[in-house]
Amino acid sequence: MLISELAARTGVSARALRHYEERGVLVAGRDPNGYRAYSESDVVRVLQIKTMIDAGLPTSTIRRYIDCARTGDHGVTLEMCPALRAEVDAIAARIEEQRASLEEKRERLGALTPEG
Amino acid sequence: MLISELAARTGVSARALRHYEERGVLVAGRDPNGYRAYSESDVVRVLQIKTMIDAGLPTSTIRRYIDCARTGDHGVTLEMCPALRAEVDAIAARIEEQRASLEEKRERLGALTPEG
DNA sequence: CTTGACCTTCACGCTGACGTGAACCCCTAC
DNA sequence: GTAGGGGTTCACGTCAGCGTGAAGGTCAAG
Repeated sequence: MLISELAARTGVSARALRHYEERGVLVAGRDPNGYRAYSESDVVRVLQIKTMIDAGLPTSTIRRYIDCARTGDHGVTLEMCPALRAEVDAIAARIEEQRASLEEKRERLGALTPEG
Repeated sequence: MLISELAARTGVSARALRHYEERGVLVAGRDPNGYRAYSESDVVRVLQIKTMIDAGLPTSTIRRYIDCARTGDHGVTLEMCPALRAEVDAIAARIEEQRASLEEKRERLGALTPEG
């Protein structure tokens, strides 16, 4: 299928799909005319990628561990190996940092505004 | 005083001080040789700016409302006018959005990692 | 033949506060 | 004179995932 169909079926924009390819997380075949050619399995793959993106995983990490992704009845999950576990933990830690930073901003903003 | 001294006394880098000037939030005098010349009051002003930056206020907002800043026993506060109130509320809303987004990422990341 | 809806590859824009050289001037001290 | 430690102004790099034209090729339909 063409890129616009894959986009429609996954809810991911065509631009995003090309971006995934740029980052090496989604390899596409090519038709003789140069158009990107996708298969049914790519639909699943894109949904896996999207799930990982939404979970805060950077494309650099997704590229290396996309094969750990499994799509089951409970949605997308990752088969953890030590290396992936370490990356995920680091990402979780960063998210926690950002959350703390935002929390501080909220407090500072509140302290800055009398009777806010 | 010169820029490095102001930097040392405020904990704000010289680069950041020049950045503040670029953004129009900190006006500096000039010595005959072209060096930026700061006064004692600039120390207070920089600390006010830093407090506002740390609270999430963008330099564009700080530039317009820096004169609302007051430094007292309870730290830096802002004298609120309707316009500033609106901006601060908008910033608070954005912080809340980001917080919600992070919260969702945390959940999705947890759902992605079995027995995480 | 000509729309017109697809597709392609660049490549800048965005959100923000700086970091980091590059290339060069000022002034003091040895 | 010559280091050497300031200072100055550009101006691109950073972090991320796309949005948004721009310029142009492909192909089925009228």
